[in-house]
Amino acid sequence: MTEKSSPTDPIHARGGSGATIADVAQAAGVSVATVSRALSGNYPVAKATRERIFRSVTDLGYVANAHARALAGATTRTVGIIINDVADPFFAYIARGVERQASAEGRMCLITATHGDKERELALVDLMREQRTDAVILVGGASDDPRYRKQMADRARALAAAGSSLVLCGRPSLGAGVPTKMVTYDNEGGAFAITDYLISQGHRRILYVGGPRDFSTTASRLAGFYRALDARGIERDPALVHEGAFGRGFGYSRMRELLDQEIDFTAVFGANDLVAAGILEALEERGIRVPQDVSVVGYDDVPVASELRPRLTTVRVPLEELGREAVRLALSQTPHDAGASSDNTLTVGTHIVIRDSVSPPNKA
Amino acid sequence: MTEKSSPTDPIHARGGSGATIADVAQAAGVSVATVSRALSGNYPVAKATRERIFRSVTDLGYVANAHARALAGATTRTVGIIINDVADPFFAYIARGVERQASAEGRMCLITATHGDKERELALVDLMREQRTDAVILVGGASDDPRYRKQMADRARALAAAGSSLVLCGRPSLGAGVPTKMVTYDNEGGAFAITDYLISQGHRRILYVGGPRDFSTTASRLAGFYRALDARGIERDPALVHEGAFGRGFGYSRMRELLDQEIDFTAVFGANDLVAAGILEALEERGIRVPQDVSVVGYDDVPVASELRPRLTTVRVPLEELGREAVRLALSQTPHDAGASSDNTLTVGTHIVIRDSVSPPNKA
DNA sequence: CTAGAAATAGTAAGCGTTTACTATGGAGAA
DNA sequence: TTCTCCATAGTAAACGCTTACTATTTCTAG
Repeated sequence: MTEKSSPTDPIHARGGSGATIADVAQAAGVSVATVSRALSGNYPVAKATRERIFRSVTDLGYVANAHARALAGATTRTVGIIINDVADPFFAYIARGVERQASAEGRMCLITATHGDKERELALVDLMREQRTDAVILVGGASDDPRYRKQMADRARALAAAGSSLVLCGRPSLGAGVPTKMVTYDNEGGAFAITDYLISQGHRRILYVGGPRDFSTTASRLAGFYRALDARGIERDPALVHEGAFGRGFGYSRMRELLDQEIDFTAVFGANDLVAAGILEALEERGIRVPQDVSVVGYDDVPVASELRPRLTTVRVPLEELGREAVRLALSQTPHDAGASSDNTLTVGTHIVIRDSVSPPNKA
Repeated sequence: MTEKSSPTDPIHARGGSGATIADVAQAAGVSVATVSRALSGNYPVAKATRERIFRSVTDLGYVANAHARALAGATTRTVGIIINDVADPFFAYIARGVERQASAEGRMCLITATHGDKERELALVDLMREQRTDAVILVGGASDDPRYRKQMADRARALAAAGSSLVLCGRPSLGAGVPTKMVTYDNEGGAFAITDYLISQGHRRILYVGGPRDFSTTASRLAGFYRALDARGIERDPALVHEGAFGRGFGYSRMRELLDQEIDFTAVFGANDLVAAGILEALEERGIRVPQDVSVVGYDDVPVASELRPRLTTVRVPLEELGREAVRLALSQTPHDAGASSDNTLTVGTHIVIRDSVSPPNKA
């Protein structure tokens, strides 16, 4: 098999599977060590030599083998992020923050999705561990199954032992003594604030709809909701809280069911904006006006919230910022949180944004 | 099971940076080769031995080093995808398809974003090449700058030479002879169909707004738009087409400007749904009713289209399917498209979905 | 001039796997 | 009993880079 394609042919000069550093070295008439140095630029190489090397590099279309490089000890320059679903705006915005900050710090970003499967989440952490990522960022609410927590804690330790770190983004701690970093947002506070706003408008019977049961995010939002109720001396009515899921479809179907049951309420708190969108649709379908007949609020302030009509009053969570902070923290040199409350946990604030979906209840 | 770190403590038994296969071999009293075989399961290993090995693996919390594995010749089992922006639903849905199909085929998925920067796009392809991904999927419209095309073609060849492949998703060919695979959707046809629909409703003066100039996607959509006009014998009026960008913000601001100019039109074709959303807002702001006063259509049918009020009539593009097909094609054994028109290019159909944003023009 | 310090290159030892070869111990065949 | 052939297990050579050492020039100062 003759090496036909002209020797100066840009990229496919070498037949095989891409040029290696040895090919470059040979072409430039130097040793591989020199090529390696010229490329990483952390060691003096004569100008003429360097130029010869770079010419060979472009001639051959050489790119370093990242695996060989990683193996040889250099860092992988990659951070991993594990989210529920790439197409869910809540996660997508966090992912965007992570991706941007990572690339600002010269890292690649390995994004994977669990589709809500806990086992898969554990497996993905291992996968990231195999990839030796500089950090793995775990996003979104977590289950509170103890077996699961224990397994995740094991992985956090393994990661820490390998010099990487596990950063929990918007999810609860794995317990004291587990080496993790955390960046969260004030879920409970936001839920409190928006519930309180509803109450201040005169609402007393507020429906809470959505969010998986036994899920940390749901728990915090509900906690804030209850705290606001308690603070104003309004009785908690179990008949008014309806957990389930975070999707738009859930909001729509559950709201329809609730409407059929003729429950007495004047406002609905959607566990997130998507659920609220579904709720709005169910209401619209029945000819119930928002906010005149019923007020509705959501959570997260994803872009769709301001696309809805009426525009949705909701709680703003600085998603992209959250992602950015996660990688900053991950890549910072601060040691892991091994003790009780170190400064390894960072909380970004939330605030309510008032739009058009709330008004005082109809004094029917 | 006591909670103290005994020597047999799961994961952090070894202090350093994670157990290696040699540690496992030692713990199990066998050679590394045997461990490797037991793990990959492609070579007979006595049952007792295998069990001993697996026990050591869990005891030590061992996970293989993916880099060493990749280096030693096994494939990387990773596909790379390059998109504009993780948070843009158009790309997010394609990414979801890619991610799902990849994981269905036992691959990881490396997602990166260009933020619309051509140079960065080129650099990202090289990055993927460094990672030796099994395939790289390049999504979204492309610039038609010849220098850029040449550079991308070089990379396509390099990838092909290395046994990987470049798959172009929703973007035009790099030219005959360049080894790529393609999966596209019928941009021109969808634009034709929806324009024709507008015309059939009686519209004659249709504004086209959005989409970067000199961009393949814009070109195809405009081509379909013009073809529909021509087919019905309606004169093309340059004053009616306004290229620019794909964002919601562009739709909003450009629509405002156009409204100030008091141009004569009865319908607006937004280059995509986001632009249409901006257009809708500008219209609403001026008290112009849709569809009574002006009809509006978009393109892509991202979820927000049905969240808008009125619900947006648009062109449905099977985004997730597109992503899935891209990885199927990428991983299939079919050779690259080296000739003219092979079956290496796959086109998924588009169709218009009629909702509430179009009606016959007001006979004012 | 000459010793010693730069500056510049080369040598070779890993990094953690996979896998082609080789070795060993029985089981069944002759 | 002796020889083959399996089933298993071990050895060691890549894979493509980085980097600690070592070697050779070339300056610079004394």
